[in-house]
Amino acid sequence: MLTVRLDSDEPLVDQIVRGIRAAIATGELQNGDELPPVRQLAGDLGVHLNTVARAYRELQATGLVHTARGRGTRVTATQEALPAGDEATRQGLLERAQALLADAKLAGLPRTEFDRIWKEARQAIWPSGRTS
Amino acid sequence: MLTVRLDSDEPLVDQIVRGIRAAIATGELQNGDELPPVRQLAGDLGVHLNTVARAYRELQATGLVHTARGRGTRVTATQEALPAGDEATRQGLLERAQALLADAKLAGLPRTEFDRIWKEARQAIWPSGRTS
DNA sequence: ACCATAGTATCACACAATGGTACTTTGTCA
DNA sequence: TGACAAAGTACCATTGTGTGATACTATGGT
Repeated sequence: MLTVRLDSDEPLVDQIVRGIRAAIATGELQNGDELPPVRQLAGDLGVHLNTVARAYRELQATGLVHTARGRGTRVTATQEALPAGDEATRQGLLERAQALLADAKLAGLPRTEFDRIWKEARQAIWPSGRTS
Repeated sequence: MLTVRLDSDEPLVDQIVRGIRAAIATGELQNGDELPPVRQLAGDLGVHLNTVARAYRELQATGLVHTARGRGTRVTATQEALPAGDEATRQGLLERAQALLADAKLAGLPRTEFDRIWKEARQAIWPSGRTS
């Protein structure tokens, strides 16, 4: 379902959260779908069950999933009841976009090369767009 | 020149590095330009001089600037001698792109709204593109 | 009732991020 | 040529974060 890189500088919890968020955004995980139990996912990923539990709690705090003791964790909201992106959100996204582009450029990646990557990512999340 | 947010979850050093990388990528900082002394920039940003010094060292480690005791720090390479983006780099960029898009979508931001942000960011880094 | 299943709570440890303070190198000017 | 200012460096202390170990509690089936 998803993978984590132990040697990454990104914390394991964040990697898991990011993966699940992406899965929800792409529709791979639908409203009502059940997430694997913390122990199972932890075993699959090779991390401690606490790490997965923390990721689940973080997702719950943002309202993306609902979790209950003894009954598991499942996706609650996908597109509904989303907070309309406020100014802080937009500012953060802009900065991340700039950082992403700056890193691509400074990594020596040609524009066209990066556009291909961008298009692929965008297609996964917002399948409609053509130009990206 | 640049700003940092003390309440951000992104480390101060990383914010500074990111800001300077972006400035180089946009051409705002050119080859040979001198960066402000660590004490001055630290004062301007409201952080400790060590924090700026670490950012400078990190930039030097990637070859973007050259720094020497008693003589200051200046930009050494902008587009030249860049490591041609390898597969790991591309994979990392793809994941970050997906995460960015996923967050935008889950934040409730409409496609068109995000596209505007994206276009703005891209224009700053790679001024040529129109469609982004 | 009992037991398996699923999430939770508490503690411990390691490491990263930041700041305090003192130091070394370089250049300039009297 | 000695002193001083300017600029980066080193080392240490403190605090917070990420991860794991272990034990606990809630739920539901049989």
